[in-house]
Amino acid sequence: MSRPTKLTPERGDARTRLLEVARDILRTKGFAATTVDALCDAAGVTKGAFFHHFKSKDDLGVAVADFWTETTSTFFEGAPYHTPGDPLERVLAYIAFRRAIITDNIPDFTCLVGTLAQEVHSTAPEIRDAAGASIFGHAETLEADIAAAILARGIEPDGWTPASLARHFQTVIQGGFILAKAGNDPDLAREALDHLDRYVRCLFGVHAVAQSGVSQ
Amino acid sequence: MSRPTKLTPERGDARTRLLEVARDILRTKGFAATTVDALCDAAGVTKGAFFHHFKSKDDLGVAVADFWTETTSTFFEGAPYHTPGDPLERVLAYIAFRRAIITDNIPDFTCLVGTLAQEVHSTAPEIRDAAGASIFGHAETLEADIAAAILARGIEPDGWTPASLARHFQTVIQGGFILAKAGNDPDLAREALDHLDRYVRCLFGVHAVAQSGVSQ
DNA sequence: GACAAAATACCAACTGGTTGGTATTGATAT
DNA sequence: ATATCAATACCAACCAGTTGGTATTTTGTC
Repeated sequence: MSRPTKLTPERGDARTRLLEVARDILRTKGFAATTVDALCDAAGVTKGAFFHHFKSKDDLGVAVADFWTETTSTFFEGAPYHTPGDPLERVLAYIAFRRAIITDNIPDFTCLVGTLAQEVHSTAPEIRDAAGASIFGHAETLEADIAAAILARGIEPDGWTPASLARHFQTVIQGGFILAKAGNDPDLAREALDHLDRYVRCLFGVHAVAQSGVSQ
Repeated sequence: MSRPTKLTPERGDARTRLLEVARDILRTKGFAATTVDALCDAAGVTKGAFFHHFKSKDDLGVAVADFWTETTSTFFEGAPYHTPGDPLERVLAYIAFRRAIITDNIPDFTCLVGTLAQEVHSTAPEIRDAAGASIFGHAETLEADIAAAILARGIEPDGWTPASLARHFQTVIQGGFILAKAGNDPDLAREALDHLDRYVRCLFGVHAVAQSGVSQ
């Protein structure tokens, strides 16, 4: 109930709690369908606290997109797909990792900023831009490994670049989330990543090892 | 103003006008952010007329998804990508056609049912299912050409099927729309289709002809 | 084919609850 | 002390949906 005092520091401050519940609720219900009151109730704070930390609901939208950028950056930096010595293996390990973190509950693995960008692209440009920066910033973290893989494998990309392929990874991931939601079936997101894996192997001229696909 | 009398039949009846404006406004602003009053104003009808034709706002959501299914089915049936005699050429022509209908204004070419499914997937299952039926129904229209292309080219798909590849087309299209919205740049949707074209040629072992890509 | 009855299509005004946002007051840390 | 942070109480605008009614079209009957 109370404030971020030294008596209850484990709860975190009101701002952080609001960002955490916003991340979870917005991912499920979307931005417009989520009320400020609902966020305050879930975070255990009052509206006074909300509008102390955020000057408007849109301002929270920008803040939660930035919050997503920070937390996912940390998450992916610590993920195991960076360990292989061979750059193409790292690229393929990224795809496998994205596939592995898909769970049964759709809101648990889908992307907040993809949802936000889709919903507010023409009504709240500031939120859209914060969401876009998150997506494209994450895509950029893949470019170095792709570029290194091109060199290591000695291939000559015809009509594509590390940057465009990195963006295409996000395209397939986001599109997979849409189909998973539309079909209410997480396997559709896994299937998308299986095709992406096949595409990358195709581009680099390597064959797939035994894989547990869900394609039918 | 008036009603669907024989005096002013050209306006269409109130229900059709509401579905048309809903299609356009929902694609831009999303479902929750669009009010019934806004739809009525745009259609030139009153709220009484709205709730005469639709028992609730959600009911309109289902109806507009079905309306989208009908109009896009007609549109794609009449599209020129069916004309090539070779099935793989028809498949590639579909991708080229999807690329060609991308315009400068994002809401003009993005997908209503993809947007709807993403936004209401866990709050309005009936709308989500109507949107899902639209997406997966459209995907199914591609399966026959893909299957025929497999036979005609004598390839042996390893880990994929006509159905899964048809779904992947929709994945890439929907993902391209998300990136186009997030980056506020239609070229990102074109770039996604360029990668899809390359993937299909890779699967069928054919080389790309000179292409006007936007990848950088 | 005339005419009443029923069904359909539509409208203007209204309602009760909800919305994002504010004003004021009180608590805590330094 | 005083700046920061948060609780309470509140508001005007807006929301989906309802009411009670009128105009038009269709249907049934003779």
